[in-house]
Amino acid sequence: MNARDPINRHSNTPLYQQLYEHLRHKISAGGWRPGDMLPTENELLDHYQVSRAVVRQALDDLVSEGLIYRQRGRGTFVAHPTVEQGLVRVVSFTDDMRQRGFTPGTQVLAAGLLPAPPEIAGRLDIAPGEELARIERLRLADGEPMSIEVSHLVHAHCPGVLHFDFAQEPLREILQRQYDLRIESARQSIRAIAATAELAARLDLPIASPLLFIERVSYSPHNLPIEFLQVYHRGDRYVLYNELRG
Amino acid sequence: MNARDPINRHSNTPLYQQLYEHLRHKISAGGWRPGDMLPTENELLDHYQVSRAVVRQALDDLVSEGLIYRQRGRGTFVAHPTVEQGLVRVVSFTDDMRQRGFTPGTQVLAAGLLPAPPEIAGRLDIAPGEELARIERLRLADGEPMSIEVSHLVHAHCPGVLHFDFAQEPLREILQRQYDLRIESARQSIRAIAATAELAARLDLPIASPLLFIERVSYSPHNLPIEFLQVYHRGDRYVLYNELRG
DNA sequence: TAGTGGTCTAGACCACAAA
DNA sequence: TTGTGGTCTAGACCACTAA
Repeated sequence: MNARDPINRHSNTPLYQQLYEHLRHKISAGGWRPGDMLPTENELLDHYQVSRAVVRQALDDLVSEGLIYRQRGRGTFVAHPTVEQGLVRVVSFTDDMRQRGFTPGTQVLAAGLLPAPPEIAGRLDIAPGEELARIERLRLADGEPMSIEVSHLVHAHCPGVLHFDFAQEPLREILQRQYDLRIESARQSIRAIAATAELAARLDLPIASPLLFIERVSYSPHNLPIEFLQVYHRGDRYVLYNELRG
Repeated sequence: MNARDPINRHSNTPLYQQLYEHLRHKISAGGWRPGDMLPTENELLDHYQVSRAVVRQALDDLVSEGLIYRQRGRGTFVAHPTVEQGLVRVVSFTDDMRQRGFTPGTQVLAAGLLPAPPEIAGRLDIAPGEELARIERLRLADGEPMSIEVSHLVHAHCPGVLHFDFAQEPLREILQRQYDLRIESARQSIRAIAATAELAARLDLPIASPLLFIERVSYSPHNLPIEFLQVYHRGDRYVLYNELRG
């Protein structure tokens, strides 16, 4: 074991998680390129001196994340970036649109503080009336309206957040850098609704046009609710993709 | 091994998948209720005479699907149905509705053979004009229309499939038992559309009501396209849930 | 035929919860 | 202290791919 060895057997972190982090970093840092073959499982267990179960557990996590794929008899390969990550990972609108081949844009429609209404307080596990920061943004793709996002943040966790410019910098980066708030997980619901007059006008659609409506609660690593997000996507422009197991 | 033993060691299906199917069915059929503790891992491996790795692989799949959760030192429990995922596994309408607390029902609206139109042929990787079995079903929840499913099967893979009764038996079970066709993976798209006059009438909705529209191609273990499915869910009754990582 | 990932076995020790 | 799930080892045989 030396400084270059990424596997520390005296750490509290399980070996497979250490290996997962190590491989993930090597992939995202460009050490391996999409389509490249990873070392075989035997090479990995030799190199890191762990059992095959550890190697496979680490690779399983990378597979379920869509970063790599396996082919029996051939090997394990770095995946080509796809469009389907919107249903597995929390992805910023900017990255999402770039992957879809659009130029993203943002207009802040409204931003302010308000006391939490009971429905939202319940989702965020706070008392009704606690202070929320509400940010309403219009999202553009190639200059055309694509979605409206209404974000509700627990203000106590990010006081003064409204002073930042949400048109310029992703909200998630502001939360991470300024408030050390990281989104570890999120739960969301997806349904089809009809556009109200107000939504239709802002999205440049006829009244009652179908919208893909997503409500999402995001949680910190300690399972503390951070944000309640409502997104209204134009039904004629926005499509979700994903892959299922049988 | 006897007729009641759900684990068949001579089957091509891996043991952990057989165990997964068995446990999943027991949960969705109500054999265990939300909050109930499942047998411990040791009890399961004793009872089914498999190794612990097999038991854990089956349980892992149920966990990632949100059907069960584990607590170290306490046990493994059936999840409460607030945590639903139609976005990870291909799930039968019947199981899906039961998990949501509805009584499922099915009416076959139409069934017949037709030459594949070019759009569908492309999705199924066959030549335009090849024979397709088309099955159109109305899905009911507590007796009320919930969804319309239009299924297109490559008839060469399941000749005579139209002779079976799709109102009584899940299509997937017919394919598995009669044709040894297993769905291993699937890719789908999700969008919001407005109901046409015909869809609206069948779903008992006003014209142009918002629908959640899902198109799915299902693949065999050899990555052979088996089925092209179109599902129209009532926007006011059907909601997808899932969990994301940060 | 050689090498890959897929599945499976039979153990072991650990951290944690409950009695 | 007992029993749970979490992690890990060191093997084994299989199905599949490619040479």
